[in-house]
Amino acid sequence: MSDKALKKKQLIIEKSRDVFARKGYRAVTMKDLVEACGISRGGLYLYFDCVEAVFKGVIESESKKGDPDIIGMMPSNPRTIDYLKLFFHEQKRDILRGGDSLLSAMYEYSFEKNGKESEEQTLIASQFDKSVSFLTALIKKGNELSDVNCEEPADFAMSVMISLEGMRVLSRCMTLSEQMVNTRISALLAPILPKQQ
Amino acid sequence: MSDKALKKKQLIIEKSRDVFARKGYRAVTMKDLVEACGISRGGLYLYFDCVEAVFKGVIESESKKGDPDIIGMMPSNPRTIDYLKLFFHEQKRDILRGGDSLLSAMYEYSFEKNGKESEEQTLIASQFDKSVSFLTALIKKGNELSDVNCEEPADFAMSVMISLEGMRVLSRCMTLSEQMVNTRISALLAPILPKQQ
Amino acid sequence: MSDKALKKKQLIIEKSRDVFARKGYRAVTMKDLVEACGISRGGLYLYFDCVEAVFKGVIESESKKGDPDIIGMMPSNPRTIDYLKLFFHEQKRDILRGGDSLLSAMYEYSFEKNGKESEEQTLIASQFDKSVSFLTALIKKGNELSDVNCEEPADFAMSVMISLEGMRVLSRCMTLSEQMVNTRISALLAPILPKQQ
Amino acid sequence: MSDKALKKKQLIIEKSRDVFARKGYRAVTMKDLVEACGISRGGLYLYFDCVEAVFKGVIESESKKGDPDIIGMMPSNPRTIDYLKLFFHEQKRDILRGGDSLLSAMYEYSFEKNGKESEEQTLIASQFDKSVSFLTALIKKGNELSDVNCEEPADFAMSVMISLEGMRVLSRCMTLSEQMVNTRISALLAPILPKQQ
DNA sequence: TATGAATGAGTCTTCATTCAT
DNA sequence: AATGAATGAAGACTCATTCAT
Repeated sequence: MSDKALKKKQLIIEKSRDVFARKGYRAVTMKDLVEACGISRGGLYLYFDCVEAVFKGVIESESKKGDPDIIGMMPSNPRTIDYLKLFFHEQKRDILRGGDSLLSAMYEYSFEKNGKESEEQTLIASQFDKSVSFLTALIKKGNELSDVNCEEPADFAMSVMISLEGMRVLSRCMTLSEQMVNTRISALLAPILPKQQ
Repeated sequence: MSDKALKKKQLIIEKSRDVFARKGYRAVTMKDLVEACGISRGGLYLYFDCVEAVFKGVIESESKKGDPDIIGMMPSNPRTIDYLKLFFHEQKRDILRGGDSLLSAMYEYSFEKNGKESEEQTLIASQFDKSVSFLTALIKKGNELSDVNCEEPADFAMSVMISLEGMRVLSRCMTLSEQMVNTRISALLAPILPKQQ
Repeated sequence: MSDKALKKKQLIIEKSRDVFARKGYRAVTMKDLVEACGISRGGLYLYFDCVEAVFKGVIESESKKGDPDIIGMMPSNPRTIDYLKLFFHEQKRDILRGGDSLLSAMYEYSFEKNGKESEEQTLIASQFDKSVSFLTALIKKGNELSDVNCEEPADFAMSVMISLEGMRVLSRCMTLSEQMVNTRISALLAPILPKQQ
Repeated sequence: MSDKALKKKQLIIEKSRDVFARKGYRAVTMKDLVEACGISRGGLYLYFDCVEAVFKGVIESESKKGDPDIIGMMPSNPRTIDYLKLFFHEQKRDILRGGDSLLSAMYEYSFEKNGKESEEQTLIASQFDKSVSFLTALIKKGNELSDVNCEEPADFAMSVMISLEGMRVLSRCMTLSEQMVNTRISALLAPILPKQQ
């Protein structure tokens, strides 16, 4: 695919992203995408076969965009505890992001895929697993450096991510106050932080 | 509405429930419902205006069915801790229920409704709030009876329900082992249970 | 299927027949059929899944209609030679029928099906084989009754039907004069007819 | 048109020929041709306005190619009977050619054109007439040389070509054995060949 | 009440044709 | 000359909803 075509594809993905964020997955039609992108019906088909293909493109693009945020920033700072804060800060931002997020669409898509007994992991599952792994690794490192103190890192990470996922998904169905999210996150972190200061 | 009509409505609701459990909300068509109910297209319209109306009926019926289980049983038993166990047992069952549950459909529906800025609470929100209130009340009672020891019942209940909701929704996108759910629930309850060993 | 539905199906088939006779097979769209039948798009789909299904219906109906003509008339007359004349008369009518015939459509359809290596015989092939068998049987009977004299009935029938098929298909691409067809048919029959009278 | 352009046109025609032989006429799209030719969409339009134009080009090229075979060879040989054999040999080859032939496409095209009452002769008709004329001339010559003996050359040629056309078109809808075609052709020729035993 | 045939609007998808580069 | 991205019209198909019976 030519360079120009790649740019066009990227443009479609960016414009479509907002449509999925606004309408979820199932409710989105080719017409919605075509209108959001300002191209013709046939034009969209030059780059994507169907709504699902566009959605996959959006997700892939999103994950490329999202990944570097934390991992990229890590080497510059020596204390694990700061990575942890960064990680939770990102999680909080994601939870409170509201209508701008792809989460609803991802859940709709995952619900649908989970129904059909396919081998593949759902989007939600793979993202969840990735986060658990990352957090586990972070805590193990923190243990080594005595930044944190956690006896069962994998277990702890899982329990934390479950809570965060609960807030994330609830925030798409009701209003969660920033205050409440702050309180929750503090409570989650407390057990492994060094007592006092 | 005549008695016969009510029965018919109930029949439609029961048959339709399975369709929503299987296909979610958005994917369900009038045809699906008509076929599942074994009645005519016109017949369905006599009782419900659209798919959404049937779904609302299903949800309402479900909540009537679900509510009494625990609350109805409470008066007969003196120890709060047993209610708690019952409550968590139900939650666990719900989390592990898999494809038979309406959860996916309820989320799809709530996502959709949350998008449009309507005044009404989403299904998920109202169910969540109800559970938090119930659990809060239970713990307060437990405090009084010294069955449990919890300084911030509302706060604690919220935090517990968030975790449970996380597991509930994740279980529709990936496989959660019963073992893991047991461990999680025990960990959630531990802080307020009387120390024993 | 109810009686009424069968009638409707028959109506669609009759109206559609003319469309196929006029436009052939490949050029016919659902829209053409819908307009010819005076029903709605959706209405047609209640009875037929696609253009091909309608066409198959037309062909089936046609063959039911066509079959009795000759065979039904046979018992009433003792002399084979008259059946032969009747058979050839029908063939001639079919050849000269012009634009009212389904032949073009059947060829288009058979060309298409013959391309894909399917097990099934093409329409044209099965009709051809049927005619050859029928004519063979007729001539054998005629031999018995000494109405005609033909040493190789199967061979002869095949050769006759090939000629008739040639005329049939050519008549859809050019004008064949009735006179010419008469001459041809007489020439085909001559070898087996009793000399003179 | 420049020499280079002519070559390009010829290339398109050659590549497209196979597409028409494989898919017939109506089923062929510009995309098919573009892909078969390995040129751009726009490129094809520089030389041909539409699919029909390419098809006409293919047919014209084909007839130029086919014509010389027999006629060109004739002067070098004194005995008519050998030309006849050559002619029938070619016919037989054409009948048995199967999927490589343009016949289906030509019939589809002729059916379509015959439908619209245009003045022009259909492809099939003009090819048929040409063959009849040629065979008639051949037989007349044969009569003169006493190579064959045929009282009504035009009539005879017509009847022979009708049979051949019947076999040709049937062979696109069913399998004709080479044996059968041989037998048929011998039977057709027999009446005018010098008795020999 | 109950039926299910019928409608037509809406979506998906393909394709001939154009046009800026 | 040549490219191939882009267009939009046209066809296939589905579905919520209505209505005569």
